[in-house]
Amino acid sequence: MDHVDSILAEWQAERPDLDAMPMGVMGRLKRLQVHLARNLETVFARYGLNAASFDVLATLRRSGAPYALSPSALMDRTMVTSGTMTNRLDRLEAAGFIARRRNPEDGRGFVVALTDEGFSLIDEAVTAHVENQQRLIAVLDPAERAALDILLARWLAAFE
Amino acid sequence: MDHVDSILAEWQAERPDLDAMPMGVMGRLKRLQVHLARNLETVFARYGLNAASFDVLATLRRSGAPYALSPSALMDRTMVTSGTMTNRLDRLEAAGFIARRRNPEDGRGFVVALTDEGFSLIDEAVTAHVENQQRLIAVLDPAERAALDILLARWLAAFE
DNA sequence: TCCATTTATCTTGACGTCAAACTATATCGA
DNA sequence: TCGATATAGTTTGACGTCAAGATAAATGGA
Repeated sequence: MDHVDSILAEWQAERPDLDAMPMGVMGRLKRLQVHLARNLETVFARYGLNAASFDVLATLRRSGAPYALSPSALMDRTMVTSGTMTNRLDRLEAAGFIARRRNPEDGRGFVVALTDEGFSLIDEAVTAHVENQQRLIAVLDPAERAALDILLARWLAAFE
Repeated sequence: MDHVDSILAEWQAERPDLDAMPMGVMGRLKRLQVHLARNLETVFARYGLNAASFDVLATLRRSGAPYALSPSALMDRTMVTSGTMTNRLDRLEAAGFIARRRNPEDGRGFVVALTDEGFSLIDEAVTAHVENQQRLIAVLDPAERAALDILLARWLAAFE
């Protein structure tokens, strides 16, 4: 009887006409995501980052040399709007982790690149981040992790 | 090869020392949650609500008659801080969906109750919400839903 | 060539959230 | 009884996010 079970029991008592199954799955998904996000943030904070800034730096890092993408490409890869990306880039640029240059091939656009400092930072941070993720997922055994990954992938495929 | 697989392939190329498994599971969980949240918001919006206000009204509704809880009790049940709850209650009160009364048994506290209008609204909204959830989870068959629910519950138990 | 349309990005305004500080009231122990 | 401490909520300030609108440059067709 966890917290979500309590919620379902309350609905069952008050609104027995509702099918509680989807509420259970989505409620657990949501709460789990909140817990995970809060735990991940503690590692980001050790590097002066948060989930938003880590997301951008990691996207640039894994894109490979020369560690540079347009704001549009970053938006596509991170599920945020243009205004959100502008704000993220403003802060990362002020912190010295990225540089914006005009795109010589398209006067409307920019190229966002990791600075040397940004590269070093994200390379360290991602190592600590993955260790943290391993710690957080350790409560599931390998078979459970694999089964969960497959189910999430199947559901996610409906959206992407 | 979905979006998360592409991310893992990039990391494998750039940082083969990192174990990508936790990144895959958590990446899928995060992206799925974003997609689900955005889809759920569209139904909330039909009732003049968002996830935050729906959350509060639904918590009061399922608590049963007299559909009233203290701000502290609402905070415990919704995973938000006191400042966030104050803000949510301010807006819901201004909209006429809840009423704040002083708690006669504790001069520090309040009792937050659904108004008649708030009750009618959330009772309608939750019906539409569950239908929407059923639509969103329909891509998984019953066995998959059950398996996913068990895995999420196991993982969630590590935090709660 | 030129204008209409599209695309890339930034700006603006409204919210939601949190952490930390603050106010008021309750409780506990000497 | 009283002062120290705990608890209930609110306020404040800083961010992050989005939708919608604005700006500037590219593109496509007459």
